[in-house]
Amino acid sequence: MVTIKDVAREAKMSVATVSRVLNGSGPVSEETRRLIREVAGRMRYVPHSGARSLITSKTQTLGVLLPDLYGEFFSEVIRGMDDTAQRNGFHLLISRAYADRHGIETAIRAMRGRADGVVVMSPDLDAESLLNLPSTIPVVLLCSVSRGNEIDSLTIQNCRGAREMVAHLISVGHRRIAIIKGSPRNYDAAERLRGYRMSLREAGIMLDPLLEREGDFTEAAGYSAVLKLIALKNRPTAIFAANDSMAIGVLSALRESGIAVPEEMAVAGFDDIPLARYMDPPLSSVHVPIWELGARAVDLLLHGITHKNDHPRRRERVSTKLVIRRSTGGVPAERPPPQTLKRKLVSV
Amino acid sequence: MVTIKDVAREAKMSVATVSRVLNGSGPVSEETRRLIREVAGRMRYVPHSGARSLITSKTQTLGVLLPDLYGEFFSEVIRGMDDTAQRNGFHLLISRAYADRHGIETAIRAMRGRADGVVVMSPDLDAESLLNLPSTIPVVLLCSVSRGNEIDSLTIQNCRGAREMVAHLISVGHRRIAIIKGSPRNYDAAERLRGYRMSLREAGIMLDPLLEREGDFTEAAGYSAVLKLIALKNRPTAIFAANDSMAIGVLSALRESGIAVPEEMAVAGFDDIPLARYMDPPLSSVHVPIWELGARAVDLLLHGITHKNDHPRRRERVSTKLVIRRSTGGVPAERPPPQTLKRKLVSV
DNA sequence: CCCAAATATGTAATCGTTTACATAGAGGGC
DNA sequence: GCCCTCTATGTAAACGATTACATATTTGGG
Repeated sequence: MVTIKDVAREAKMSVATVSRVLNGSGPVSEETRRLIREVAGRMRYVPHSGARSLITSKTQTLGVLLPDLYGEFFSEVIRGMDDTAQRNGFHLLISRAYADRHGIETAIRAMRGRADGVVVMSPDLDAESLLNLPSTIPVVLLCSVSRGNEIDSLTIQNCRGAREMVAHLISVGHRRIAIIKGSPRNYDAAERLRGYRMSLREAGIMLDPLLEREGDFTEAAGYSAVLKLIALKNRPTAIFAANDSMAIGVLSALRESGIAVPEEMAVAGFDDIPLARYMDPPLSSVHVPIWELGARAVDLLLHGITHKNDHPRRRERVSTKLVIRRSTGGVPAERPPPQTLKRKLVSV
Repeated sequence: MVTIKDVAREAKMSVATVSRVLNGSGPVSEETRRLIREVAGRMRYVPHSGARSLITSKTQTLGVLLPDLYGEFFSEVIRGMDDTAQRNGFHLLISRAYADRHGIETAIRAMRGRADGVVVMSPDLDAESLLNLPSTIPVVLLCSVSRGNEIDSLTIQNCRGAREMVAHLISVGHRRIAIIKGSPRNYDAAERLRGYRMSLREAGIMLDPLLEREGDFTEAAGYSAVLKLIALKNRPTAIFAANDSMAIGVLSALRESGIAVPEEMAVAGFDDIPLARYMDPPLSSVHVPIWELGARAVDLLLHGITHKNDHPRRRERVSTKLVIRRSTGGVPAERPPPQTLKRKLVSV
């Protein structure tokens, strides 16, 4: 591999001058500048970023710690991060990790000397244990918050989104509305449940524990929860699944049970994943701007980095939006306008 | 930040000994070992990977260059890579890049000193221009091949998969089978087209240029191609879309045109993305093991790295599998068994 | 009891950069 | 002609680790 020394020798200049030319720092005569450029180009010299970052103590890299995410969510959040990172001259070091305290600590330690900051997404962690991360580099918490104000965080407007969706169900006449919850240890799930309850209370509807079913964000959970719900003597007329995957399971179970959606049972989800519009009937959901989630997390992180982690901590939220389709009734048959679907779902 | 020197000073030992303890290299007395461990732990010392990789010239990091991929494909291929990389103690440095020669070169240059090897996925590039990548570090080409034997590559068994799908259509009685192609500059698309033609020829069916429509892997392309196809005086009875996204567009267009699938028109796709089974009717497709694609690409790269890039180059393919659902007819109503759908599509 | 081998530790070079400081020559004001 | 200020360049010290080599101590065989 050709190093800066080789270039210097070949150009009969000192490494300092070569470095200055390559970084555009310090005064260099136009003549030498041209010479060195020419030599470096001819020798195909490429600076060694590792060496550079050792001396500058800047890696121009952001660490990203993710739990085991699937599908659209994963790719879209990374897309948002990468777009923002690249625009600021940063790279992304991605690592999936167990979402427990030890896994995260290990992963963050491994980032030392590799990244200038880390985005940690760990919805399954209770806030407490994240409090004193073993880190002197900036950290942004994604989809979870720390108890104190110690760490920047970015979350989804879960509570408000859920509240609006349930309010919508109430507005089209439902009174018995079931929810399929996510894991109680999951921050997003907990907040969505809170929004559901809040909305019912606001409408003066009594909470019924029988209508709150356990779930874990999988299609299977949605499926089996439905079987329990329709066995109730006093059936709900609407089901709010805490995410779209479970809602898909719900639709599947209802179809098999011969229960018409939305006529006999309204169904709503959360996330508005791309599949939602293709379901039969198209699924009403709470839209989450995933790209924005990633982009803003990186913005937050970059802010922490430029301020050397010595800045007032922020807590931000990305806002959600209600997307009403046929599964909740009250809306004429909507069909997706294909001309606008410009995305390659799988490009290959 | 506490360095190895700080630890050495605190433990009243030399940095060499500290290093030896931390790396388990060289002989160290049990007593010193314990002491140093204790001190390092107490001081919360974390080795600086940047410095380490400078001297060892190993970054334990793999670069990944991806085009602008969406959805399941992106996340699944990264999942496969990360699983394999982590199992071998490597990290993943991910970068999306323009898939043209310049973009790739720049990106690979930026990897110098950051990664020990690079996986380059660039289906849109013609092989030629990839030939002499400016790289001394190992490179694996994903979903494209170089002309010579210069670079390791891993591709999808596109041709065979397409051939089998078309053969299936023929076997259930179709003779007029249309294809919606991908971009001609796309390697996968070209190979799928080749498989389609091969299959028809094998069955003694004349190729009809009118039945080969342009497409670009988007839903919109599938949609508009259908409009042309059904306007033909001699309509096809089956449509093979070169990927699932276009097949979804096809289904959408047929539904609007009141053409029954599969009775009046059979439809098949390629990739078998998760949506496929949820379509109405469920979409027959050619399954591509995306996780495996990522995993094996990394295996290939690691092989190149351990052999210091001085190894016979390989060309490998991941094999596809026919997945017949209702959209091609000839199969009883299949419903997805929800109990086995264990995945969180969107976990949040 | 001596010497070789094994064990434990230290010293210092090295990886490929950046950059503070030093140096040297040129130009200009007085 | 002197001194100061620029400009252009070079020297060498970092950055934080690993490791070859040197050194000192212990062990054990004869």
